[in-house]
Amino acid sequence: MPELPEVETIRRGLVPHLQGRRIVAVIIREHRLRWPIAPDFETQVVGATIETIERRAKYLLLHLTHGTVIIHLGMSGSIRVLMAATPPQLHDHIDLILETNQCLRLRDPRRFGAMLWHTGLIDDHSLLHNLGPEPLTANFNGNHLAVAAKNRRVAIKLLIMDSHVVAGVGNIYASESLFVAGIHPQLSCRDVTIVRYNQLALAIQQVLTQAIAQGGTTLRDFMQTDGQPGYFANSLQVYGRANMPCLSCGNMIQELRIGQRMSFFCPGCQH
DNA sequence: CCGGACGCCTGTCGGC
DNA sequence: TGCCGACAGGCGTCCG
Repeated sequence: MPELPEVETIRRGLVPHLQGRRIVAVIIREHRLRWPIAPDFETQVVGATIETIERRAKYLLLHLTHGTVIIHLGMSGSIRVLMAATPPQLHDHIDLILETNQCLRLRDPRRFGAMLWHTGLIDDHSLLHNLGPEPLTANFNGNHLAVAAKNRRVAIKLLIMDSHVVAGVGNIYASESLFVAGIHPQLSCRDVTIVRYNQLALAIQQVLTQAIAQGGTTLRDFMQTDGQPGYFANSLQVYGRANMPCLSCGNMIQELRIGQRMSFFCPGCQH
């Protein structure tokens, strides 16, 4: 479900509830997520204090005193902060109960998400070790994309969705960024000029920044931690708008399957 | 190394 | 109304 802006929105919503709080208990109702919950997870986490809450790509990182809880929401995961006594509902798999009698509750119907325990440097974790740069930092730019495209010929949309190239760009924001940059999603990455890579990097940054400012995109069930939807859905230019007129030129938005994922683009604006 | 396909799961929606 | 297939915001793994 969530891409970078949604995870960042969740992170910001969690900070005031979690930062500096001690975890006093853990309830695991379902161990079978993308990877099984580690047998010693509860032992490691109970009694520890959440010092900082960070995001890397689409991973949420709860930094405890002596290790890190790595959370990934997969396609259908969601997190809420509730009173610990709130009765769990279907697919509410894990509670981290805080000293405040609140709990961080993970729900994930499809169980593509994960909650992992890691000690040591976070970049040493195998899931994070080979990630590309954060798109909203200075070391991400058009030149980085151009270098990553060397010796590759995949569709440009797949290149920017590759987390080893740039972290956190998923299906929605890939389509939206390519629209802003005026690039056809199926264009081979080897045929994108450096000028256009610069435009694309800026487009990715612009789209993600605006999406974060609007609290992410709610298509069906994404909720901010306060229960509010994200409002960027109102700003989508192409995603989910097949056979509707382009808001810029009036041509009909088209959809196309690229790498098993639906892609949306404007044939008038993107080449 | 690269690119493409697959599988992991449940819920929802559209068509018949 | 019910059934069935297609599809969904991700991503590691496997194969050629």
